[in-house]
Amino acid sequence: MENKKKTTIKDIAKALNITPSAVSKALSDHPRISDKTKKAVKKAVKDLNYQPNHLASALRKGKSNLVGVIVPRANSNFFSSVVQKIEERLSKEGYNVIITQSNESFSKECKNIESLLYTQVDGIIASMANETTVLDHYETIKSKGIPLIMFDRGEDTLEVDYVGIDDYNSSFAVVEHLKNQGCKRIAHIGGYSHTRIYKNRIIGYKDALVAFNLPVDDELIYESKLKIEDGRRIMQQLLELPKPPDAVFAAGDFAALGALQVLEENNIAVPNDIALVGFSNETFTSLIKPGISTINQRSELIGTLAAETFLKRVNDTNWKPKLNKIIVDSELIVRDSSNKTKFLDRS
Amino acid sequence: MENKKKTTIKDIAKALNITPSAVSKALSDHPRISDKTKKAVKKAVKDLNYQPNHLASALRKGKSNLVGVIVPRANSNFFSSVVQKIEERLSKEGYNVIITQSNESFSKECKNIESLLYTQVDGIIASMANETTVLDHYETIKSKGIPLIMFDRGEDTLEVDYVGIDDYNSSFAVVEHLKNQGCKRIAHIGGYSHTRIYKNRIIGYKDALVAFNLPVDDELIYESKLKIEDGRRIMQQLLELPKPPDAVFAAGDFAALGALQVLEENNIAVPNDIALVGFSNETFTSLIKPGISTINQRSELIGTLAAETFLKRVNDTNWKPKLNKIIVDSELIVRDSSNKTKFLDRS
DNA sequence: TTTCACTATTCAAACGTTTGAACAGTATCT
DNA sequence: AGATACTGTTCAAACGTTTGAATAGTGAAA
Repeated sequence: MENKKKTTIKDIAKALNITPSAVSKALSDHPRISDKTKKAVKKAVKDLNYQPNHLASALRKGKSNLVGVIVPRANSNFFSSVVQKIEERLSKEGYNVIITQSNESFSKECKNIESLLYTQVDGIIASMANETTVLDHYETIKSKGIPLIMFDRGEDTLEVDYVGIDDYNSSFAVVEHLKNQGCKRIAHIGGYSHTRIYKNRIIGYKDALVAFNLPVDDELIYESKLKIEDGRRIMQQLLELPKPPDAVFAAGDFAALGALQVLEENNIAVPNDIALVGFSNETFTSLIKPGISTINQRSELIGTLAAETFLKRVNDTNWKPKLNKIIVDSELIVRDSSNKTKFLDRS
Repeated sequence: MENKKKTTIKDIAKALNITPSAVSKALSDHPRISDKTKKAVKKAVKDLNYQPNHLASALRKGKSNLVGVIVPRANSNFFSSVVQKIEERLSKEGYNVIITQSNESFSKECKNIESLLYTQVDGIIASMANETTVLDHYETIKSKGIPLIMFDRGEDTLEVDYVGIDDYNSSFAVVEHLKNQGCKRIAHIGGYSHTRIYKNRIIGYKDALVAFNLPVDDELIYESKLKIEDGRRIMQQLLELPKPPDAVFAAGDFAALGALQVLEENNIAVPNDIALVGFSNETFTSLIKPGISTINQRSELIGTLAAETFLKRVNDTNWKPKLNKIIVDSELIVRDSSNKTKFLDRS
């Protein structure tokens, strides 16, 4: 019933009494093929329900037109929006995008890379899992001469293209904002400093404190996985200090949310007693009350730029991977969790 | 420098002075190949940095071991968790998963299917875009004899495997819960009724009203895209009624959130004046105050079952697509937005 | 009429792997 | 010694497409 055997270019050739190569050339609009033949082929394609076989053409051409994307998780405003833009841009150029998730796991990330290479992708656009410290699997990609573009979470030592915001400056801007709100003791819930971006956020935070003559106090600085529970736990510890902070800057929105929950449970006024800022502009930060101030990482722009960087690399035949950082400006979004002035006005 | 030409099975053969077929058989652990040869091949694979070419093997074997997944959007608790489980299950069986997003757009969905077919996937697991009413592109999949599994959003007329919850019963349960909370005038913010699941939610709602002797009032029933703005707009309209409802059941959490915002802005007590229930258990429903009661759609289970259904189909050589609905039980999660008893107890 | 240029097509090999059949060599049984 | 069975390997074709070179056919220029 359903045509068990799939129609191939040969079937079309047979039907039209021409050779497979003529069909192939007609399909790719070769100038030497007559319009008559092209029309006939187009018709036969419809009639016979022909579906080109990507496997065969990719094998022959040595180019799969597939691009692999690795994200730590798709379930995030930032990553899903980056991915969407990558796909939007690349599909315009005839590429298909394979999205894989590492779920923040190192071994999953390795497996993803392995299967993407096996699938013969023409390039890989990736953001590292939190767990990842060893970079051998990324080196493998490079060693095969396949373009590798990192975004958001990448390491300089990889020496490849990178697209992201300036974490140092973003962090600095947050502290500056909190200082302007009159905060004097600013705590930091950071990510693990083995990751470049979190390290930079910590340094930006510290440098800003120094720049604004605020105390750098190690008991106000924590490293964590930045999950809700981490935010809760650390906030509790901060509240137990003899001198608690008057502001908390978390390097991730979920940690900020955990902190907010603890603050509310302890009836501490936000932002007036303790102001709060997160990082990443997750959807929920604008949905809850009070809204959480945060950093917009410009996911759309990052996605588009990552895609365009890949296109540049793949089209440059004699290109060698080297460190090339594209830094886009981030944006501080001030919401109620750190907007003291608004609340002062009202009272 | 970087081995420009990729190592193939032939290179290994040459290095070991055996034939390519011996190498191929050694790699696939063929019983007729001696252990000595197998060991030598394994060593050469490492030494020469050999990477199997999926394109070639898939072409020859007529099986790509690729499965396409189409979701309306990855940026959602439900879909990303379904996808994660599908991947988890299928990767155990040696399949790679290609995730694509339709962004709720009909034309994007068509393009996704086209490129998945072109990539020669062995099967497609999909959830329909909101916009989709015509099903020709899905019929194309069937006509090629490729297993198609729908989940959550599917239509019976497609006559394929389907995995999802019972929307009718879920909806019924919500109304029953609201009745038990003492609500008498229950409004419904529904999705578009051309979609099976939303239609069923509407019918379940109406039938429950009848079953519990509550009025079915058309001015309390709306259809929409279920976005935040829709929830806001409709809630405003409901409040302007001469007799506003004492409960609102939205067929989506984002619409419920919009409604909640309007209620708070109008200082209407939730749940006591108006109780509120959503649908889907989006992350934020548990993060905001008050938490929004909602339906847990059992995303993990649905993902696993969809994957397993695919495996069953792909391994059954003479299988013909037919309607086969796998319905899993949903779970009503009662949070503060509809838990009157809790608030009565306290007062 | 030969030569040249052009057009439309065919030829044949290639991409890298898999696989059943064929084959040679050795061991086992009668 | 001959038949039989088993082991380990090679042979050759195939999967569906692409592509440069070759070829045939037409018309025009010399």
